[in-house]
Amino acid sequence: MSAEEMPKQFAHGEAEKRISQMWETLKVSRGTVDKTKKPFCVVIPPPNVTGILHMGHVLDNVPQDVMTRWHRMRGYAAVWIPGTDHAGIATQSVVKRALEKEGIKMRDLGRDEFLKRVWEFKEKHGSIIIEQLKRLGCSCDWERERFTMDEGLMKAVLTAFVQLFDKGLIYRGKRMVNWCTMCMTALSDDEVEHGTHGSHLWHLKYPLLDDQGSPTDEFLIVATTRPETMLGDTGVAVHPEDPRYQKIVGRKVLLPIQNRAIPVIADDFVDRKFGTGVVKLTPAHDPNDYQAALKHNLPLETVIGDDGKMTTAAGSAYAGLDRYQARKKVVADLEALGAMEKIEKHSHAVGECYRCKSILEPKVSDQWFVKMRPLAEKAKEVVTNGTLTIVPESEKHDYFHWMDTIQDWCISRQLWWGHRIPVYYCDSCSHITAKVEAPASCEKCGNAKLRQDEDVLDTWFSSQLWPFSTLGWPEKTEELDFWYPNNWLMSGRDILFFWDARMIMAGVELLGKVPFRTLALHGLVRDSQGRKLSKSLGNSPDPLNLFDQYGTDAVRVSIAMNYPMGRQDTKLADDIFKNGQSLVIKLWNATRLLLGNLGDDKISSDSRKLDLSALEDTWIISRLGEVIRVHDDYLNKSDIVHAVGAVRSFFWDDYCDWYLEIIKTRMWAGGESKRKALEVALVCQRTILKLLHPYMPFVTEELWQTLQKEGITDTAETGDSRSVALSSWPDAELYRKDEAAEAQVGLMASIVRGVRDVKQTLNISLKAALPAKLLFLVPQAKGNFEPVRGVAQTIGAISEFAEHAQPSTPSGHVPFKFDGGIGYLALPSDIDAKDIVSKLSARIDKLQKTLAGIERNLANKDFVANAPAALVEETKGKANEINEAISKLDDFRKSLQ
RNA sequence: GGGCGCUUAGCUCAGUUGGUAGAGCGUCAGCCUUACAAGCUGAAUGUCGUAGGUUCGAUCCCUGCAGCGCCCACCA
Repeated sequence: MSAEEMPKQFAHGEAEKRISQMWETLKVSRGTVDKTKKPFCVVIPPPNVTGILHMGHVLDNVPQDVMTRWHRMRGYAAVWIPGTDHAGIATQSVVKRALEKEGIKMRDLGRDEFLKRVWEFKEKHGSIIIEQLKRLGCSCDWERERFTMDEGLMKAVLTAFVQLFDKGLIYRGKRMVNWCTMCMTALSDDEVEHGTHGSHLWHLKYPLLDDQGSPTDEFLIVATTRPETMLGDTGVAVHPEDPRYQKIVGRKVLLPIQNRAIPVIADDFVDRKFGTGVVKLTPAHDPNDYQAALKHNLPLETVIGDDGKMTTAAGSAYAGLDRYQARKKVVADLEALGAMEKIEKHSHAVGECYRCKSILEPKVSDQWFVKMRPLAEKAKEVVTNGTLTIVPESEKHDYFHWMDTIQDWCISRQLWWGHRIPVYYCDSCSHITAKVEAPASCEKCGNAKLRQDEDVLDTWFSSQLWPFSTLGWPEKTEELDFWYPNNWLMSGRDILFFWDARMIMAGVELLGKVPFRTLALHGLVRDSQGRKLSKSLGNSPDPLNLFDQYGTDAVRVSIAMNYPMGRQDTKLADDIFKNGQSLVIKLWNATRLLLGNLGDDKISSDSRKLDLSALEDTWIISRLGEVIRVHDDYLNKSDIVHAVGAVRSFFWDDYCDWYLEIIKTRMWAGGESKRKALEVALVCQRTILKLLHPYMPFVTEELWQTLQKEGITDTAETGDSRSVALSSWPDAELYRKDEAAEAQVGLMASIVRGVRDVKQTLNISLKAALPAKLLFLVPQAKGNFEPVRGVAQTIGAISEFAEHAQPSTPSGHVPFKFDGGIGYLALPSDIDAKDIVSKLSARIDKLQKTLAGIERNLANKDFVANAPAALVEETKGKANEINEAISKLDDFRKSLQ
């Protein structure tokens, strides 16, 4: 092939589509149970079924695809299971809003009709995110796509509920829960976000009543952040040992506006130092007050309704008002009554809904709970004993803390979209049954009229089953047997508690085994100013636009190279994608160079039997083996940044900058030397494509196909060569490490850099071939030089090398330093070198600074006495070399003046 | 309020048995060298947040402090 035949650029737009289709035809990402292979299974964090691709998905899924492709190539029976989440609250409110735009109210439609509409919506939008994940190049097994509300998963969810119920781990209870007045449902504690709000502390005056129940001149002053709740006060509390108030415990105060007598009680939950030391008690609307009311038998007065509007119990003047309007009115009314002592500025944390961000209302209601303590103990144990590894390890701390302070999990939601709780009430005998299949009649009294619980389960209740429900649980499938536990799970640290921790609890409890061996957590991406990416800020780039602009490979590899692993978050600098883009281009062009020089040759190599008589071949093969080892070590630790970085720097620095440059003369010369060079180069090229394939699947596939068409093969390969995705992962053992070659090429590079530096400094063309002399200060350097003499001449454009054993600088030569000696480059006769004196001086100054540090160390008797002998020797050698370089440069400078 | 993490070049960040600091981007200079100017070849730039301690030697280990951030938390 000639260079002209290969396109100058990778046309990513067209190629990505074509390659995706090819993968589909070849069933590249199909995972099959194969007991002759080791299993590898990853499940996708299921995106919301109504979602569209955003950077968070890219961040989650790039490493998973890397891991899956890597294992697949390494010969594992790998599967990555995709799917979507019904996302109860989010989806229900999206559909609800869409209907409202049409003037339809959800409650008017009724449950069944509404659910029909949601399913329609799901059918219409559910495939969008899946198609987008395909564009990202995710090699999921699309034939195994699941949905948290499909038939099988529905059964898994109900089975899990019934099993936990039967074990006594699920119970129903009247509790104070977090209520979202917008979403109109209860939420779990984890679904509460705490936001600090600037507000006020209102000090209210409650007149003390005398024995006859008549107001006295005395007041109790209570401080509150929620004055509107005073309408529902049923008591006032002080600390039992507070000398200010001990006398009045047991008396009553008059609740203003409502004109109700309420008791003063004593309880040590009161903080004497906060406010006035008197707390108003609104048991229906505050968790503390609720507890106090239970203890002291105070009644509950519900003044705020489920919709956030005041109830009739709040009084006719307030009923129907929004809670914040009511707050203003209560404050105004209290001021009018003279019952407002003062108003202070005060900021405090307020619970907000993690979905709609509205301020939550505590509400007492009957809800279903999972008893978490026993589950948490087991979940801690599997991490403690190493059955499950958390990466980075620092996250373990948060995990244990969450497990230690865990409260029971409220799993019932007052929604329609979701898994309806499989609990049936018998109205005639009050018996409660939990069954996967709806029972025909009450198992206790035989009554056929059973009533199913109205609520649905928290979305996360179904998500927690994902690692095994997607494999067929509760059925005993061969998939479950083979691929459970999953190997690896990648998720954002923001869902550690929502999802990851609960999967661990569910897996351990229901299957007796951890859901995955390794849990890898990543930080979040932020914009260049450090702000969270969000639609409302408009700072969240649309990945699809990025794919169009840079190519999907460029985006993927840029993300991989900048991955926020083990960090809290990462700033998405505006230009990181150019980084990946240039890697794609470079990779393309390196292949183009080789193919352009191929001519009509059909190069077939065998990695087991390469002719490595040329030093540069030995060297690049040594480096190749090393980079495979290094890459795999990093990826085994889930360190994607260093893994891909190692390959990048091998490819760019070693392979392109040195190796390909060195073999150009051989390629141009033709003959046997050319063929051998191409054999080695193409082995490297194919291996690089493989190494980069998990990160840049499309361009590597395109180049792989191009090489295949040219008949370029490697008989050492064991995989399916129809696709790089199916090819065998390179075996580092085939590429022998050669320390000598690495030292020799290292010396060569050091000499060439020295020569180039001199030429640049003196404005001599880099191509100008000049003679040079070398003074070796270290014996090994002399030995290492001979094998690379020829290459150094070519690459450094040196007409000839001579050894220089004299201590003085030969006239008409410029000295330069290399590792292990001093070189002298002959100057062209026409050079006017006077203007480089200042540059030389700067260089000398710098060397002198370094030398000073080293010599200070050597002058220190303690250093010489205590430091390892080898280090001392090394330091002395270094000092000697630098000293020598300085004196030569200084001689030369003097000769110019 | 409790816990945890971060602070290294202009920017984003690497840097583990402690040995005198690196990458990418950006900047500057020179190159259209028959793969790539989205490239090549060089160069400049750091009291490694601050004050102490341990050590022959500290970006690294220990302590205090400051700034930033995250998680958890019912102080009305």
